[in-house]
Amino acid sequence: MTKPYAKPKEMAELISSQPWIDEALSSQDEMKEEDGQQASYGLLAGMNEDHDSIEEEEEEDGGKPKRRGPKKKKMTKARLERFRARRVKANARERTRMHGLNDALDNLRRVMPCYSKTQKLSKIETLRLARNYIWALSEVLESGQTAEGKGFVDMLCKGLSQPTSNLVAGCLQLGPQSLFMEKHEEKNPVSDSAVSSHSFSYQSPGLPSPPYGNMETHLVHLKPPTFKSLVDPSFSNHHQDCTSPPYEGPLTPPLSISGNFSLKQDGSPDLEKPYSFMTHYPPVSLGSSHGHNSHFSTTMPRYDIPVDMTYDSYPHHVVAAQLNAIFSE
DNA sequence: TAGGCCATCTGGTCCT
DNA sequence: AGGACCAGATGGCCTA
Repeated sequence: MTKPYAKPKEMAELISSQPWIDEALSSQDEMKEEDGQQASYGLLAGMNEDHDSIEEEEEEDGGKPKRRGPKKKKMTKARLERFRARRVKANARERTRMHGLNDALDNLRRVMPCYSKTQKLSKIETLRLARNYIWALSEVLESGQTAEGKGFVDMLCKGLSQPTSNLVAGCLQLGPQSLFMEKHEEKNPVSDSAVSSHSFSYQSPGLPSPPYGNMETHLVHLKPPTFKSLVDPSFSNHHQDCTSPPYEGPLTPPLSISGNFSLKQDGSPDLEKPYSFMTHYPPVSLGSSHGHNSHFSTTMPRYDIPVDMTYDSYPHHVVAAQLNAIFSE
C-alpha cells in the first residue's frame, strides 16, 4: 500500500504555495468539528492527488505525454461535500467497530486469572494470557493434574512480559476467598494485596514457595456464575453477581484438548500452525447433577455433572462456551 | 526523553 | 454502492 499521507512539512509547503488548499483546510476544520475528532492529513493528501490530476490535465494541454489510466475528476465543491459525508460516516462506523472490539477484549480480560479494573492488561498481553490460559486448562484436564503450582503458573506466563507475569503470579497466590471478595466488592486483588503491598515478583524459574492458586481459584473467578456453583454447591443463585448476564447461548464450538493446539518441542502452543476445532462432543446440559466424575484427581474439587459426561468432555467445553459468550457479541 | 500503548483517521480490498 | 475489515500513519498520554 502506498503511503497516502502528506507529511506536516510537505503540508505546510502546500498550504503556503497553494491558496486553494486553504479553502480545503477550512472544510477540514468543519469536519473536525462535525466528527469531534482531530483532522488528519489524508483528505489533504487525497486533494493533493486531485490537484495533481488537475496539473496533469494542464500538462496534457501543454503537449506533454498523457498518463495511462482513468483520469481523476476534479474535486468540485459538490464532490468534496459527498466525499466528506462518506468519510464522516465511515469514520463513525470504524469507531463503533473498534469500540465493539475493545468491549470484547474487556470481556476477555474479565475472565482471565488476573482481572483488575485499575491495572488493565494491554491488548496483546490479554490475548497472550488468554492463549496460555486455555492451553494451561487444557493441560490440566488432559493430565488430570491440579491447576496449581509452578507448572501452571509457568504455562500461564509463557511469552508474557515481566510485569504481566508478576501480575498473574501475584493473582494466583490469592486463595478463593480473596477472589470472591474481589468479585463482589470490585476490589483489585493485584494492586491491593498481591503486587503493590508485597512487591511480589514472579521469576519463571525458581518460583516463590506455594501455595499458589488452585483450580477453584480459577473457576470461581470465571463468569458466568455457572462456574461458581460448579466449584461451590453452596453458591446458589442468590450469590450470582450482576456484573455479567448469564450465558444462554449455544455451547459451541466445543474444544478438543488434543486438537486445538499444535505444540512446539518445548510443549508450548505453536500459534503459527493452524488448528482445527473438533466437534465430537454432543451438547450437554449443566443443570442436572447425577453423581461425580471419578477421573478427576483427589485434589480437584468435586463437580456435580451429569453421568453421561465424560472426563474429557466436561470442563473445557464449558470454557469453550465461556469463550463463545465473550466473542458472540 | 524515548518507548509503549492506544484511539482515531484513512484508503484499499473484499463482499453482499 | 455501501458496509466490513484491514493495515498504515499519526498524535496524545503515560511511564521508566
